[in-house]
Amino acid sequence: MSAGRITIRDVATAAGVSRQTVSNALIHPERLKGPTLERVQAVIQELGYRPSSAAQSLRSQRTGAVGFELLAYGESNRNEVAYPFTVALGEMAIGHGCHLVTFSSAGAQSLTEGYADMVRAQVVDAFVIADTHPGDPRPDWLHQAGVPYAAFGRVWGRPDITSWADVDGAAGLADVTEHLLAAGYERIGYLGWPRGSSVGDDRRSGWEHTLLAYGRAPGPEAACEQDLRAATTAAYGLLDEVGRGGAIACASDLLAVGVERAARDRGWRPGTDIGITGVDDSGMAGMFDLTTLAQPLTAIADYLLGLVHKRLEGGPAPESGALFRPTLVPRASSRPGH
Amino acid sequence: MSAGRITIRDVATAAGVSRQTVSNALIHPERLKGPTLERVQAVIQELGYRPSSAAQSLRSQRTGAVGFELLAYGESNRNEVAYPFTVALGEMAIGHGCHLVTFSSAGAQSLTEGYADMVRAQVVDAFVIADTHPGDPRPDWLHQAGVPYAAFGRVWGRPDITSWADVDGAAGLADVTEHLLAAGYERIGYLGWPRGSSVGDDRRSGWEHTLLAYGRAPGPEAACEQDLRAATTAAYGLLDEVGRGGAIACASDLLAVGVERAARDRGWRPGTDIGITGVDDSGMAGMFDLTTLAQPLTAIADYLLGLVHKRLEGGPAPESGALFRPTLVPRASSRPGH
DNA sequence: TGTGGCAATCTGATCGTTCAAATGGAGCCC
DNA sequence: GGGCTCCATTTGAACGATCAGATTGCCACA
Repeated sequence: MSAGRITIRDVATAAGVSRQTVSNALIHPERLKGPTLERVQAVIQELGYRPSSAAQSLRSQRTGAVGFELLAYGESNRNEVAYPFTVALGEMAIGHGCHLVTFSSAGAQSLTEGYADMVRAQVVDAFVIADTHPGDPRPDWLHQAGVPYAAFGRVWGRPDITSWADVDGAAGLADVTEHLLAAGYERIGYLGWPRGSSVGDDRRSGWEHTLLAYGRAPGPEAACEQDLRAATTAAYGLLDEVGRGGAIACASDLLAVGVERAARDRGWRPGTDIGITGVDDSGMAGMFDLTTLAQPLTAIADYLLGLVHKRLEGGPAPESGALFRPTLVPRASSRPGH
Repeated sequence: MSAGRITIRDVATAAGVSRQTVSNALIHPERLKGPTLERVQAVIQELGYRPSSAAQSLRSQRTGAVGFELLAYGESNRNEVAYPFTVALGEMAIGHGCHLVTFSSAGAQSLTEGYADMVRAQVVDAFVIADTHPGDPRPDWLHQAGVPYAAFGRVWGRPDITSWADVDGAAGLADVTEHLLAAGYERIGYLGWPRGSSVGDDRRSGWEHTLLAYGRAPGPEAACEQDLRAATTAAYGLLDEVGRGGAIACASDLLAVGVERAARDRGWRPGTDIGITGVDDSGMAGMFDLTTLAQPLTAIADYLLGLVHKRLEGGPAPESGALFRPTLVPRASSRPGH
């Protein structure tokens, strides 16, 4: 009837009941008698009524929104995971009845200023944070401020903080290594990052332990920065060591592209003459037809939103962080037949 | 004083003034007498008061949020632009005093259902949409529903809709072509997509017109899908035609990587023996050291948010869509000296 | 001393929803 | 039939902010 948006009053008037009855029809349908419920629901449907989330937020002191900081990396390998993860969060948010508010801290004075602002202005109830790293001030701050949050990536140096989920890189590289063994590649080398990076060391251990478990001496390995030129250079040496018929498992898709380049320079066909695998299932892996590991981003997003949801309900923190196993994406670069 | 959050009442009590005076201190400071203003501001500062955006939204019937749909591409070349654009929107949103609510329509019944939902639930005031394409139902729906919005990408087939900004691909490729001419490359070929794609045709025209303007016959050209293998194959033929000392401008970074591969197979060094350029400044371009065009994403995000802001204030639609010129990012692949 | 005018500040009402408590009516038993 | 319980539904109040209009205090001027 009224010119503006349809409110609960409009529905109540149209259905000949009170505001509260309409509210109950949506939240506590069991409180209404059959005929009344049906009538109210019909009017809601007909008018296309949706409760105003602004009014609900004011009343309940909950916004139903989760904040997520988008980091401006520039580095492609990070974008490749960050974007699909953001999409996954958006998709899973629907199932958790919340929205995703993305923001950027670029230009802020401190790394936590953006977070503090959104909490004080009551824009979000909780946060999901990504790319935690040793010395990251955000977990500490959020913890101290009593703001519920969950992290994609282990929270380093704080074993008491368990609201995180991460990819089980070791398990992933174990799968990759077994896959390469099963495919019949002779020697299986590894191209990783310099020691000391926790993510890198984790992945490397999956390769090493699997070879040992199969009674193989851990084959040749090399390390270089996340850079195409460096990877290509490092790959030349590794190719010599594993030889034709061998394989090289890499810590990332980018490194795998470097190996692919070096192999082609040498006239070796990926898959046939040399097995190559990467990690992340980034766009590059698809383009270059590289076997890789797909991160379980949807499952992680779902888990993290579930965590913050539970914390908002006053539930306890989980006993420990959660690891999710990536899934192998076999492509031509590890198919000896072809 | 109170246990929960700090409200305007707490500030008012602490400063010995009324709620309204506190409100005015923030919105209409000129209405307060000097000493009062200072006192109130000091208390606001001290208590860390921020108005509850939930309450403001309810009162003003404005949420101060802009919705942005994250499309789940899978295709890497799209992610490469989509993520930085999302980040740019988040960064610019601060300056426009609004938040960014990102969502996904995956799993929705219709493409506009997610939009309708957020409008009816009063979660956002307006939208920014990306990846408009001929036949896109979203502009029509938003237009009809009277929801303010602005599009990144031309709104095809609706010259009456002018709330859009796009990258001037023709101007960009004109810059690229001039750059290659100035660098002294002999023949300048073009590797693009099959005719009929509006974005592709636009880029191609920049190359063609520039060559004509410089009195050159438009050199050899080829077309292929956005696929590395196809690009590499197409590149072999083009390399023959432009010859050593020539250059190939590509419609995308991916195609440029294909050309780079073909050139290396042939033993030609990118930059020195053959000029190669791409478009988008994706992560790949950086990795492969390819000259490319950086999209003015920050400027576009700022412009689009400005547009929806104006529309919300009741301002008129712009006279026409806006084109933003990309900027050339010169790298080793177009540097004949090195 | 009284009054008009102006500037600075305060009070009442409202946005749309939901919780808690009140109301009304039907049914039952003594 | 009075009083009781029980259930479905309604009313009043509150969440926190802001607009419109009322009020106060101060000064000038008659």
